[in-house]
Amino acid sequence: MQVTEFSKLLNTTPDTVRYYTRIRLLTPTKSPENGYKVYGKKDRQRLKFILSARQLDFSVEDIKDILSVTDKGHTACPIVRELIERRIENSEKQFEDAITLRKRLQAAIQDWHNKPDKAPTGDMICHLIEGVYDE
Amino acid sequence: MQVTEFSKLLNTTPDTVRYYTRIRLLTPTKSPENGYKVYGKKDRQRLKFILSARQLDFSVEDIKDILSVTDKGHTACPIVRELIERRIENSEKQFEDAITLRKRLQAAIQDWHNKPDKAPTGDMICHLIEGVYDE
DNA sequence: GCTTGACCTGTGTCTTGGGCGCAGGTGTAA
DNA sequence: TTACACCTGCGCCCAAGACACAGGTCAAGC
Repeated sequence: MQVTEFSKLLNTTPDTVRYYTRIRLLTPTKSPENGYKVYGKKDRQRLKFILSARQLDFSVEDIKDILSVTDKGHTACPIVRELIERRIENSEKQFEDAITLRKRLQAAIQDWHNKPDKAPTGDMICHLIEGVYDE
Repeated sequence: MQVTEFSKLLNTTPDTVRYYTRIRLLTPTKSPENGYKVYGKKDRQRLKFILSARQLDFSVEDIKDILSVTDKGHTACPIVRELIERRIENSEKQFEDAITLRKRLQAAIQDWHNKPDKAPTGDMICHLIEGVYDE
């Protein structure tokens, strides 16, 4: 199976597959007649794993680590568990960041309703924005 | 004032200031005696604006657009308002993404409590992760 | 005057996770 | 045969800085 068909199989893009291949997460064979990469069943399994992990927001680097452990026949679950815990903290932070951003935007909108447009003065480039930053 | 002192003034890093300088958002003068960049009051004002806008998650490219308008003496508020509206939609999406991620992680954790570690089989690289992806 | 070491500078390269463009190969219909 | 669509690998590009590096500067100590 070549790259495009293979990528569609798991609902992703050829570029993504090529990227994972480039960094050796996938190891297709080379067709001897045209040099095209040929993906097989093992690659399919790996790709599915990679895409799952990406959905949990694991970095590609982390995924590389996991796969290098399982490739040696060991279970990766201990390191996965640790990664998940870190992911959770991190996601909590992202979550709060999202909330903070939303608040800031809403505050900006409020301001916007209270103030008219103004040409920039020496002191203020745009009063809608300036003042958000805490120095 | 040179770059490090200047960056501390607004509680950011020299690298950040250098970056903004490189892309010409800041336009320091050059000290004739040592070639060092010299930042003044105008730069300070601009930097404050840039950092404020970044906190609202505006892209540097957007900020560039805004500043190029105000540099011509016009008010940028109309375009800022439009940007803010787009930002709001986008932030709503980020927000939902954060929630989705959190759910997925929690589901993974649940699974983890139910299942023991297992060495990878031909079918499963790590049962904690696989199965997250919807094909 | 000389040297040492800490700190500062600009410039160039690296990062993440692919996206995109290119030149050339392949396949099929007319 | 030609035309055209589609496919391939490869290499460069993005954002927003972080980091490494070679060289400059400045005060302290001899």
